[in-house]
Amino acid sequence: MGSCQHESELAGGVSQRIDTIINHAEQHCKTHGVRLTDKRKQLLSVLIGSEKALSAYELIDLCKAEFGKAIPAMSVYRMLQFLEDERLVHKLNLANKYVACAHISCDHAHSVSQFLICGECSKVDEISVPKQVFAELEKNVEEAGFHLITPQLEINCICNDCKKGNKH
Amino acid sequence: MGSCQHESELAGGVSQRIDTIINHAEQHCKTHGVRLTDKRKQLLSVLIGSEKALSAYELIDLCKAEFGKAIPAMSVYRMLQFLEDERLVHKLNLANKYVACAHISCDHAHSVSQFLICGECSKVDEISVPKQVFAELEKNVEEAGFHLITPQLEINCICNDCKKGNKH
DNA sequence: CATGCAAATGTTACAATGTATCATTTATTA
DNA sequence: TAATAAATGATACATTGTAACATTTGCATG
Ligand SMILES: [Zn+2]
Ligand SMILES: [Zn+2]
Ligand SMILES: [Zn+2]
Ligand SMILES: [Zn+2]
Repeated sequence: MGSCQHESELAGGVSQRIDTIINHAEQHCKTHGVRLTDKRKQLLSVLIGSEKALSAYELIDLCKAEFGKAIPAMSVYRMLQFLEDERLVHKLNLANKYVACAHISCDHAHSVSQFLICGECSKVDEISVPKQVFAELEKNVEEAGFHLITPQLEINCICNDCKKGNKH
Repeated sequence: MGSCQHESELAGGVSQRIDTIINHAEQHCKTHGVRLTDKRKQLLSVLIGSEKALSAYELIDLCKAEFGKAIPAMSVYRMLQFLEDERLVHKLNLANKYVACAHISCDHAHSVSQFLICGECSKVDEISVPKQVFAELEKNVEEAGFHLITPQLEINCICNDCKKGNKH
């Protein structure tokens, strides 16, 4: 770790931090020959700016609040699919919510991720699963006659703040 | 392992196997001072008899087919909640589906479960997570400032049959 | 620049999943 | 048996997600 965006809150404030990540995302898309359109960029920036995982309809509300115009649900789901395919966003199936990848600006490879999802406030942390832990899990999966599809662990948690009874 | 219901297909056929498990479930409920009503028993037996995880509405359809009368969705969700609380049934959040616990008839304690869910055919296997693997995961969760709620891992897989292209 | 194509987005109508609320039935207990 | 609590039913609705078709936008080519 060390260069992950969620750990570096340097001078410049939140909006500049978002811009930096968006720049990385644009570079990523250029490299992959796909287009990060304005709408897709709006969605992504809202997700990057959010501490919590957001549902598709929460995203719609936030986009409307921030950019003035409501994006139809159908379009939002399509854009989320695009961002997921590009690995800029992760869908959390446990919660039916979406988060920006925590490693958009990192240069290190994207290893197997484990998502810790607070059931109270939807705060999410994306951490890496140690290689040998994951290898052990995978071995058991194969022995049971299954094969992994999306190597991604999601776990229902409660965060420290919510455990202490803090309101948000 | 060794005495788990899903590994022992002795003489007597499927329906007797289901009866045996239901008997264990009734004993469990008696011990815990709760009631395994007829409706709850119907739901549970349909789940036990199913190879696949079932959605609430699939359960409604199967109950109607088998017992003649449709159970309202509201009631089904309440009964599923009851069965979940009694640990007779597990909800798979990844798939929004339900499975009977694979260990209702086992005498050994119910350890941390990992559910392998085939995305094609919804076949599910409930296997145990090795203690030390789970301990490692939990350590990382705590270090990230979260606490586990429901120690249950769910992973999107594809089963051998579906991988080979078999239809069901 | 005009034109034509493909990608992206919008619109409408719906399907699927889940719940809040209040009414009714069933079981337990006094 | 009457009172009480637990379980189930009925209705209406909220949330999440998608299919099908229309429209707009970006881009290449003549
Ligand atoms: Zn990521
Ligand atoms: Zn929290
Ligand atoms: Zn179980
Ligand atoms: Zn399968």
